[in-house]
Order: sequence, then structure tokens, then C-alpha cells
Amino acid sequence: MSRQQLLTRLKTKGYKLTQQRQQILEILLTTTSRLSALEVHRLLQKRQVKISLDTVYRNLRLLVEIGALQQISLQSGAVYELVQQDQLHSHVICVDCEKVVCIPAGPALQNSMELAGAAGFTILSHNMEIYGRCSGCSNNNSDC
Amino acid sequence: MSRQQLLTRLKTKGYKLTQQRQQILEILLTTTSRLSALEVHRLLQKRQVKISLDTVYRNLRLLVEIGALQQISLQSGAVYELVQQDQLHSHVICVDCEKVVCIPAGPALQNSMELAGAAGFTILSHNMEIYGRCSGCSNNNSDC
DNA sequence: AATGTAAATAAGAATATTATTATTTAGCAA
DNA sequence: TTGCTAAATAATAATATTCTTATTTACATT
Repeated sequence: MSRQQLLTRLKTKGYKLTQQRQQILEILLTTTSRLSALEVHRLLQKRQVKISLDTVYRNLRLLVEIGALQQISLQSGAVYELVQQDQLHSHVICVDCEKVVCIPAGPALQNSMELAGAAGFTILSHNMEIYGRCSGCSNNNSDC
Repeated sequence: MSRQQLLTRLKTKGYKLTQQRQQILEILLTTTSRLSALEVHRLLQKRQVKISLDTVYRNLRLLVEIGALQQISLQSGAVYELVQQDQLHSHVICVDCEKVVCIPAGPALQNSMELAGAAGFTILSHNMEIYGRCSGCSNNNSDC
């Protein structure tokens, strides 16, 4: 999701573009790895941005709600990544080492979204996680 | 998932059947609504069962991990329900009133599970949530 | 540019959830 | 039955996340 798309989506939904929100978006747009709320907060502090941790949490939640971010629930906490509209995917998560692998979710999702729509819902976002054990952890690889 | 299936699955995975665990299962098997960890704990205390909240959390997490429970992440916290193997479903959640509606997930899941398997994962459980706004909340029904 | 207003923030309090460690227990095997 | 051992529990302590309220800010409109 591009910077322009994010800004448009926020404005459309009636949300303001505060300094803090802008800075959070900047982090998300320029970081490739998945980030936790705490990590976003730390990165912002490194950049001398004054922002409360609570605000980071609140905004990440908001961005999930409007479908801009995808949330991944790990044992160690939640992490976030920008939604890639051209490449919708689900996550497979290793319960031991927390490795995350993406798998395409196109058709699977399509069907579900339609059913949700039929139930009278206006869909905002979605989240699909599959939990398992990766081959490394199944074989007790210590370096996994 | 039946009592027998639960017990078998625990034993198969090498887990013990403690008094506390047994009582948690009892609650899950005899309650139809979805429960939070706190609610399970309260219900147990009503039954004079001595158990720490921590143990409830730990066991619910374990039961999710072995695929006996399905976890639903609401804004107000996580709730749990027994997996219905003959009726696999996903959840559609209203971001305003937290109403939860089930939709069948068979084919959608099938495809994803295969992809996860192909990635080398041994699959333990899964979780699919679709977030949106129900018709009531879209129309600002106060009683929604 | 000044103003009104809904939305957003900060600060700190409150909850929810998870980790640590010493002690206890289930279930197997002698 | 008794003893053994891995697993489980309880009791904190520590984190993660959310809520409350007073104050500040974006931005639409004058």
C-alpha cells in the first residue's frame, strides 16, 4: 500500500493526519520487516520523535481497522505489516520459533468475503493465521 | 469436539490430565457461549474449584495449540470456543459491537492448509477472522 | 487569519497476558 | 505400592495492551 493510498484512505474515513500519525506511517513505509508496537515506538524515539507508546498502539489498531495494516499474532505479541493489495496473503506461523511464511490467499479469501457480505457486513479487513511447526523445529534444529 | 476426542488428543500429545485441566475442559464442554479466560476462571471459582488464573491462560493457549480450541480476538480480549470438526468455520466480527457471525470455511481453508503443508509445516491449528461493521452498526442502531 | 469542533494526544491508571521459579502431581515402571 | 521423572501448578513479578480524562491539534468554515 503506497503512501498516497494510505493518506487517501485516512482522509476518506474522516481521520486527521497528525504529526505523530504521519511519523508512524513513515516508519511503516520505510521498514521492510514486520514490526511490533514497541519496535515502532523505539524507532520513532531514535528519530527524536516525541510520541507516547499509547499513541502507537492506538494508531496501529486504527490502521488495522481501516484495512491498511495486517496484524500477525505471535506468542510474543502482535506485529504489523502493510497490506499488499496486489498480493493478498495469509500467514503460516511456527509455534516454536515464530518463523512466519506467507502463502497466497486470493481465492480462499474471496469466498469468505462474499459470505461475510451476504451476512450484512461491510468488510474492513481480515486476518488469517495458520499455526504449525516448521520443518526445522520438527527436527529439533537448535538454530531454528 | 467431544470429551473423548479431547482426552485422546491430550494423551496422544503427551499431556497429563490434571484436576485443573479436567475442570477447564468440563466448563468448555458444558457451556455453549464463547468464553474468555477470565470467564472460565470465574465459572470455576463458582464451582469451588481452586485454580489460578495463570493456569487457565496457560491451558487455553495449549488447547489452541493442539487444535482443540478456536481463538477469537476481540478488541475487549480473546474468547474461545471448541473446534467443531464437522463444521469448520471462520468468524466475522463487528468492530463496533463485537457481534460474531460464523461462516463456513471448508474450501477456503483446505487450499491454505495444503499450501502450508507444501511449505514444510506440520499444521496444528488455524484462525481466520474477518473484521467489518454489521448492518446494525452501519445504521447507527444504538441497541446493536 | 480567526474560530469552532471533532478528533487526537499524553500521562498515568487499570487490565490482560505472559514469564520465572520453587513446589507439587500424574502416570509410568520397577 | 513405591519411587521416578517430566509435566503442571501456584505465586509472584514482569510485560503488553487498553482505558480515562484533561489538554492540544488538524482542518473546515467563516
